[in-house]
Amino acid sequence: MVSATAGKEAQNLGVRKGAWTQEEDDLLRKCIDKYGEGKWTQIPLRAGLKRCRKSCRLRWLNYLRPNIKKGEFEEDEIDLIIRLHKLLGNRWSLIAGRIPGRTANDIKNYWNSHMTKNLKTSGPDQTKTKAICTKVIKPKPRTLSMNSQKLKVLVSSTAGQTHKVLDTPPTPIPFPAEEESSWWKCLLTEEEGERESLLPLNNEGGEFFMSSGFEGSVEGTRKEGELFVRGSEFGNLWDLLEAT
DNA sequence: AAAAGATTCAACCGCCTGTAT
DNA sequence: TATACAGGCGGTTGAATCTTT
Repeated sequence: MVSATAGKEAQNLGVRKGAWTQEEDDLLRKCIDKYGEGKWTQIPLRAGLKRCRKSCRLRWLNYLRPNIKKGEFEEDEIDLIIRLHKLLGNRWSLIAGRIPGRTANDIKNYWNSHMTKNLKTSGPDQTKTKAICTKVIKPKPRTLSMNSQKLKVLVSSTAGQTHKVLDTPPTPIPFPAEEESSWWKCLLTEEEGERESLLPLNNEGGEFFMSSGFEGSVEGTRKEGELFVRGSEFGNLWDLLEAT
């Protein structure tokens, strides 16, 4: 399977690279205001930009999109990043999805410049200990439609335990907003009683994560195309968080 | 004041996966 | 079923900026 890479795209005649100008930003913003996000291949043409689709997408997501928060990370944001990183590893987009206004790139940059430095300065012994204690759940989050064959394979491959094969559309299970917020409150406060609540997975893109080594069970959907896993059946996820 | 080193962060790259044909 | 295309992701790079000597 051959995919068109940004590099190959950039080889196209007249495709610009490097820093964006104010004029380009304006063109991109106007275009997305008019046509909406998505259809990134059409965006450069519609906007009159000599940029590849990926460059446009990245510029929008990381810089031009409204409600993007700039400046210093606040203490609670840093705390959340640390916790989520322990939980998810370098799944920056998943982490960013839970920190309003912050982009995956921002968080990744912050982590690479601040947190890795802290790990180094904390001394070899501590990092060694951490490496042993921290058991990062590193699933492969992917956006899967309910029709995806892969989804069936993934779920059935771990069957024999508590998993179900979703041959038929699962019954939607209501997922009240307050449950989600309490889950996040729980993540910050680590209140014992809250941990049996539902564990939401990326509430924006209908994305869920799961891997073959992931001991959760698919219970249903929040709405069509959105799956989640019950926190209580998440293995010892919370124990992992606490252990660090 | 200037050079060297360190840090930050926007942007690029290559890869993976889903979807359409 | 095979192929091409599109969307998305994490890792990496390099220029700009800041700090130290």
